Amino acid sequence: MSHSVGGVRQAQKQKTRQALLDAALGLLEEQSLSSLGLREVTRVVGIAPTAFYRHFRDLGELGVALVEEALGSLHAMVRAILVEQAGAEERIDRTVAVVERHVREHPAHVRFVARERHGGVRAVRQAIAGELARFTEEVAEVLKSQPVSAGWRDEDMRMLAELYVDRLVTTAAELIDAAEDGAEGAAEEVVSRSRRQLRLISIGRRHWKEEGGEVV
Amino acid sequence: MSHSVGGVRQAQKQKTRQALLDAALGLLEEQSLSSLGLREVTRVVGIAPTAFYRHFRDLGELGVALVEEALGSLHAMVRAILVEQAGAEERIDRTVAVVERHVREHPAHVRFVARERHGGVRAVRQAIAGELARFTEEVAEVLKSQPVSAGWRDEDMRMLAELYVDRLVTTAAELIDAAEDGAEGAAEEVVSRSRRQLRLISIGRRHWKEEGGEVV
DNA sequence: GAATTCGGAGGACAGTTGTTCACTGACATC
DNA sequence: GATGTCAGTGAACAACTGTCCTCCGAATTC
Repeated sequence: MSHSVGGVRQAQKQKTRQALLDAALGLLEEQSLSSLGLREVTRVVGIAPTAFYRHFRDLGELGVALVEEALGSLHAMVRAILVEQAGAEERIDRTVAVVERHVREHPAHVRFVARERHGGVRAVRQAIAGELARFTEEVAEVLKSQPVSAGWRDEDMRMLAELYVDRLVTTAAELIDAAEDGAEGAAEEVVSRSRRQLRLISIGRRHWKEEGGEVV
Repeated sequence: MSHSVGGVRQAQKQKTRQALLDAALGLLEEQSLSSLGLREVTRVVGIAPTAFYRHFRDLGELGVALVEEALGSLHAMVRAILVEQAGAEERIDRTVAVVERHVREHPAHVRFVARERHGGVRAVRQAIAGELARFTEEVAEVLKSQPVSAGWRDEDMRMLAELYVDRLVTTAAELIDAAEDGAEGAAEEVVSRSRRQLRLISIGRRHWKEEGGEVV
């Protein structure tokens, strides 16, 4: 597979494409996508403004690419944890720990998603919503296969999954805020609170059938 | 109180100030604050660009004013409902109904808060965070006074309040999205799901002391 | 009724923006 | 080794931005 297609050509293109994504992500730490300038990005990369069009039609398209980069890898991670055979308590701890680590390693990606989830660019909003919906569906399936979920309606399964996913996304956003506020124990407090919240949801889940399921 | 101070002068100023806020809110339906232009706003109002400075130092200051306008009235509303003596089921229904109505009556305000909560302007982010924190604290106090909360630590009280408040904010944001997507039964589905989620949290709350409280 | 305050107008400034077009030159294909 | 593809260039375009300054005139104050 040495003479596939292209070669040096495509590799170089991919490289500056990635440089554009990285530069944009950096600039987006202090502004939102709808105020980001095309020239601003190319200036950081060190290429002519017009070269941008070789890679993206506009900044919205770049934004969608960033969404995939930010959310694509997350699926496998959380899925791997949830599928483990372990007590509820341990699963919660490990999930929160993964979120914490993810925020520490990719803060710019997390901030980007939090910011543009309800941001000013429709295409990006929809991309995030779609990715998060897929994610929620995956979580719902895993939860469904657990013994505790016997007798649950698919509809209720999804509302529970959304509850979990939303909590994780919110926790990630709070960790970002805590980090930039510089308050000392802020991050630890967020983590502790998030764990207790997940625990409360887990308790509600176990007692759902007794008192919640029938009333609809 | 006829000759208070100013008179026609101050009234007129207040009027164009409000016009600026309204115009900005309108423009912000399709973009975010950090990309909003000062001239853009004054053009809609019909005044000279420089007149803007008579009311706000910059758009960030206008944004903070919008936050107060959007979130200020909300406190009393939800507080009034929570304080009612009624079954958990009924309180949930009425709370969700209030949120639903609020979104229908002030969609632009809701969208603004959702968008700028993690948006690109620090001062506005902080204003929203502060307002939401005050709100959460109020909810926590009301919840604390209910019989079910006997023996709860203040810390846990706050994490529960945050769980509730976050759920309401998320529901509001989802209702906005549902409305603009134009899908037929989307809004009803969001409301139904939100009710069940609040119910599950409420169930978890009732069983918290038995299994959650001791493990810390 | 004269003096003052102050919301707003209007011109001008230097910078910036997205997009167009014809172009170059290194790589890829045959 | 000639031919074509195509990532990146650079000049030029009209449109726009935030801010400075001077001025006007009506509401306020004394």
